[in-house]
Amino acid sequence: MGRLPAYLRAVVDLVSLGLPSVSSDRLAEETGVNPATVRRDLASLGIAGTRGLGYDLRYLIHEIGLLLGVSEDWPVVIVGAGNLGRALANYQGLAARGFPVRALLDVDPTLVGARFGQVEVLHLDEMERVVGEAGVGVGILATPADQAQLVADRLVALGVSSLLNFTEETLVVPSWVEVRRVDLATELQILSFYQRRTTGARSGAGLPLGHESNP
Amino acid sequence: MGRLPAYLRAVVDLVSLGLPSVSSDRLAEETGVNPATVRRDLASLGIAGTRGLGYDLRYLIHEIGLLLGVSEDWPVVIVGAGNLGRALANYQGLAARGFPVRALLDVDPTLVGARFGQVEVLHLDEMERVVGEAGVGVGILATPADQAQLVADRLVALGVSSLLNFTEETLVVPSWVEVRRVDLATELQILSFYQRRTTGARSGAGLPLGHESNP
DNA sequence: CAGTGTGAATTTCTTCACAGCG
DNA sequence: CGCTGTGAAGAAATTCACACTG
Repeated sequence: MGRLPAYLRAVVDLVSLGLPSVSSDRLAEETGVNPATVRRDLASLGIAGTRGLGYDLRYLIHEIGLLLGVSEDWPVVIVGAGNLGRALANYQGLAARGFPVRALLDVDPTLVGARFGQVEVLHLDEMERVVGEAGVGVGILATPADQAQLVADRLVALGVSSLLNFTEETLVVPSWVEVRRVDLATELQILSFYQRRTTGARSGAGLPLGHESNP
Repeated sequence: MGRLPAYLRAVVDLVSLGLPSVSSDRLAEETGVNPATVRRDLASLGIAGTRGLGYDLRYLIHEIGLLLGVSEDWPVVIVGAGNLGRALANYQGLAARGFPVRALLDVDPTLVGARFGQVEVLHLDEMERVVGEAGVGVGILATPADQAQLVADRLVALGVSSLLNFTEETLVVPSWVEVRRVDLATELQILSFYQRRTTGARSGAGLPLGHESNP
């Protein structure tokens, strides 16, 4: 569920403020969600609060962290050591949040052997070995679009069950594989579409625009 | 609406296949959406099809493109010329999709003056000038987290009304400003959460997991 | 007759509002 | 008495199913 990471972030912030617990109201305010929604979310996750007090922050972190798999490591490989791949490899937040980068892979011989962040660039041919040895379950695709499907197929064949796709390619994968696409241009399009709505786009009433924040 | 970019992508693909028109069924299949939803979306956008035939692809592209503002340019600035900022500046898909990068800004004197892609790194102090001159309406934040709010404030003061936030900071902005956050770790958390669901997480029935594809 | 457009049914999500607990 | 937990109401989104049309 998309709100969980937001809850976790907020809760981590709050605990670092020295607070021992948090009310649904506060957590709601912190995340921009309705308080009732917060309570229902937590309740339905099996997380109980204390009436009159709120939710214990350490317990919240523990539980949500558990749900999000933060407690264990999910080793990842990044395929494609172009600018994007290198940026991702350098991103410290990854390992910090439980996603250690086990390899940065590319086919370009001028890149193989170079280091970015903590990671050395390996040749793509090493993928099979690295994925197997490191127990990688997540693949990050930062290749040229026309290579993405190919790489995805190889990763899937190795049992990698989560793919984060930074390319423009739409991936075809078995149903047990989770794919999320991160596309800068799509994000920007959505932004500009929202923006445009404030001006005179013929609306038509019925398309769920998924906008509007707190009324 | 979040499905529009998907429609646009699919439609562009289909037209490049030489097809003249597309049925809601096909478009649905292509985007993983329900056919009725496709029809309702398009109808509510004022896009009409032809009974027995489908939707004219060129017309679809034109209309959806219009809605997404593809026809006009939305100049952007990228703040932060670290690895991520440089990767984004290098990303050709941006300009190609109507988001020309007008500036890459940083405070680091060793970076100012360097070129990445088509863009030269300017000092952050030039922001006011560039944004004004280029009519920038979108800011991309690729700064260290602790700088993000500061930069966001300055951008907002300049009238920038869309922000794409790659930092871990939660931005506080006036209501007329649209913010979207892109956070790698969050994406990965969501992925791993989905993955985990297949194993034995106590579910509790009620948390909208937003998963399940075509039934 | 293939395929749209849309009422109506259904499902899903959110929010209200309040009983009841610590 | 502050705040949870949740039934019930409401809103929104999705999907069905079918009349209708090019």
